[in-house]
Amino acid sequence: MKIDPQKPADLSAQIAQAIRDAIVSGELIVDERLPSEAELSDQFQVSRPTVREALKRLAAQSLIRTQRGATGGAFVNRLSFEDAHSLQITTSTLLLSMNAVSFDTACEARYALERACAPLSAERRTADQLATMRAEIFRQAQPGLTDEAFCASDVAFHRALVDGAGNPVLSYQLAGAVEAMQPLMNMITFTARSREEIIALHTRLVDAIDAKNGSRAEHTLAELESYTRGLGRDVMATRIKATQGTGKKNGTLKTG
Amino acid sequence: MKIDPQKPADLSAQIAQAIRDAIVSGELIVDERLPSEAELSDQFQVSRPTVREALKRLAAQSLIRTQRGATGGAFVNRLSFEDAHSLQITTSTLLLSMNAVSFDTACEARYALERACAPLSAERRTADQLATMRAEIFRQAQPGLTDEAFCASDVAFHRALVDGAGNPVLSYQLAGAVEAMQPLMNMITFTARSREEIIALHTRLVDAIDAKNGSRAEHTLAELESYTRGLGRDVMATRIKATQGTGKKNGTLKTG
DNA sequence: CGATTTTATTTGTCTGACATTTAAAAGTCT
DNA sequence: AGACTTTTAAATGTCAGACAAATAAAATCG
Repeated sequence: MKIDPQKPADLSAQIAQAIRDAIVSGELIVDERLPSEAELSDQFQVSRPTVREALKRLAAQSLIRTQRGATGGAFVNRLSFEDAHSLQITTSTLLLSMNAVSFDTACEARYALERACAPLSAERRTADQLATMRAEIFRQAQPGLTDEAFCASDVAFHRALVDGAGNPVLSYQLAGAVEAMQPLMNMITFTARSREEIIALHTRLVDAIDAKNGSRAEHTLAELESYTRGLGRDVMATRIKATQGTGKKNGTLKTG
Repeated sequence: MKIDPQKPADLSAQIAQAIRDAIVSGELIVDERLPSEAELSDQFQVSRPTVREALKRLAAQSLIRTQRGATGGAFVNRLSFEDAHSLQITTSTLLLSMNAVSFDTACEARYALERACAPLSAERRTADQLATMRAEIFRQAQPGLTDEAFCASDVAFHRALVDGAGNPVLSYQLAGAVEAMQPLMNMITFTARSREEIIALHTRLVDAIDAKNGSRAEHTLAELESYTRGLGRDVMATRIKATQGTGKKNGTLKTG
């Protein structure tokens, strides 16, 4: 674990990278304790604040955890699916909100991924997951639900669908993509009519999953995608009409 | 932007979260300059090193960038697909290496995701992407290629396939999943026979994509998945036999 | 007016110190 | 001897003040 002393700037970044590499390469294993900050300062020939900045960088990625006290220190953290999941959500959410990604593009990606796990979900879903899906459909049918609450329930529904595949790697990837879409979905106004339609499609979807009919589930998802993208287009058209001549921006909902 | 002064520990984490929230909520927009470290120290009533630790946490997630000099400071960074992609790769790689994820599970997830974008890729792939795929197949056929080089080419091949979908969100998600699998793939010894088989499947795959035949591409991917998972099982069986009674570990390649 | 120098601002780094937490070691009492 | 209490040492968390380096704007000079 060495750093280049010739490049004076960004020492903390270099140190963080050196430690990161040591973790990735297996030189440092899970739950192993790193040298104390004082020892690291000596090793890298930098001051303790610099070492601390490096450690905070790693902590931000859940690569290490710190513990105070006599036997404390920084330990290599076992990256859990939960940690990875929440990291991915913040990343994906920001990516979508800061890069003129059209609703259409994000939607296409989301449903493409989701269709991928529909057959697996149809095959393996548990009774519990089916119950969750039906419960969310019931919630979506409640009158007086805000658009945000409707979308949140939508996310929970799809989350259960994804988890049904029984593949944690898939769940981690997909749940991130689905949840990151929520802010974009929240910008859509769901009329009573469109909610009815979505609920009907959700019902057909869970019925297909229940019946272990993967291809029907996939097909229903395709319909749901098409309908959702249509809604997005309508909302966009309305916004463009409403803002014509006013010079107002469309928020983060981009055309294209 | 406030922090809770009652919780004395982890001030830097609290400050980082406060700034992160301000960015996510849109209170701070892209390329906007944050207050200087001195000003932030005043605002949050903490010392400058504490503020700096918070900023480094955000820098680790590519949420801000810093610039020295008179007009320097910390700026809200536009998270690029590239940044997000590299963040996801480190996360996914560590997740797979540190959590007894079986080769089989990871493989299933990868091919499920990849199948999702095969139809889109068949429809939209550019001539350039087709050329890249064929070039990688050619490389894979070279004799004397190490397993690592073979796998790297495999990744490049699938990367081109994914990019063919012409959906940057999908590319970002998929490329992360595919690249994160590489360390696991590297543990497989590819015999001349298995390379031949994989190359044949790759060729059929690119032919299908070339012919804009999405369902055939999807089907070929399913065959590739089945073959790859079979290889993984064989390698595992061999390892178990080889290590029986010796007490040796199987590396990160887990059964089940 | 153009080129150069100065200056002010800001991040990057260092030193040294103190506070807080925590577990182990030492001590004390029964 | 054993259980409880106190002390101590080690580690992170935080602070204050300082200097170095980079950088662009302002001031100066030819």
